[in-house]
Amino acid sequence: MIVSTKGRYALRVMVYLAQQENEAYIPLKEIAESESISQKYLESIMTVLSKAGFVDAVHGKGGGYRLNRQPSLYTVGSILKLTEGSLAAVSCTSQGPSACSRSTCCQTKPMWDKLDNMIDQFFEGITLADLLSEGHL
Amino acid sequence: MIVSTKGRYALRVMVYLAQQENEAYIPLKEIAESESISQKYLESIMTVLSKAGFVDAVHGKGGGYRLNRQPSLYTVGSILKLTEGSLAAVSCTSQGPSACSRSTCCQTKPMWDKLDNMIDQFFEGITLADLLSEGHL
DNA sequence: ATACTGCCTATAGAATTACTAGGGAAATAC
DNA sequence: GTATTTCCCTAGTAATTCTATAGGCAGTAT
Repeated sequence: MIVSTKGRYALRVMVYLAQQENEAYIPLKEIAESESISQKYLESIMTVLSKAGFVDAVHGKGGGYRLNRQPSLYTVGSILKLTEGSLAAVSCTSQGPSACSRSTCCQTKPMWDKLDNMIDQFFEGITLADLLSEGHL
Repeated sequence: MIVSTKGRYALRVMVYLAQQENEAYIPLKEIAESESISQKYLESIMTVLSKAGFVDAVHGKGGGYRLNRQPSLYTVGSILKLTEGSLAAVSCTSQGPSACSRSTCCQTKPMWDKLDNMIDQFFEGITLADLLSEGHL
């Protein structure tokens, strides 16, 4: 599993917000119920999206969340990287102190690198606007 | 992480076996030491490869494992699917009783399906022979 | 003041991962 | 036949990650 519920929920929420016609703020409770996601769990996800500046958040009555850009300006990759932390398909491609000691001689490493690139390009090539339109694939 | 150590180890072992020039059987101990893999852990992996008919196994002195086909006849996909069980990037694409109840209306589902297909084609398009040659990418 | 909303920290059950332990069974060498 | 070498099988387990849950604090509108 390369994308956990956290990233998948985040994506669904962003699509939900992108579908709102006016610029009203949508309370978390409404999103959670519409998307059948645990309210408390969703809180932690929305906080991440908010702190990263992906959505605007307003406290108090009449408050909630809304997008602050056009749907076409959010790539799926940016949302998933934010909520998942990383989209690496295998740990082999990580660098730094935790890097695999065999990376320089491993005959499978180039394949993992290529896979990572392919997945990254896939997600960066899709925006929320693409997900909204019916036949985007 | 879409591929765990189990699948990655299996792949490295198969590459190691593919590099053997004669048709001798290679004992598990040698493979484990050469590839720096825990002997006991590797046992469980080799048993899977053996039971699936990917390698021939012989008991006793002079025994061990060896491939029973040409490297070009093993796709990376077949090895990973065997040892990992599945290469699904997300749980959304699974069918049957555990299927997601929103799959028919979910706006992100087509994307996950496309991703699964892309990953499958990627792995099915690479064989052990490709991994052996230097500039295979 | 009250009701409503997001924000923050901490905790916890379930599942998965990555091994580890200990024997048993087959093949070979002597 | 006995010892040695090797693969095969069943359990268990520590660590990590996933998927939430609990409870209070802080900001906003009426």
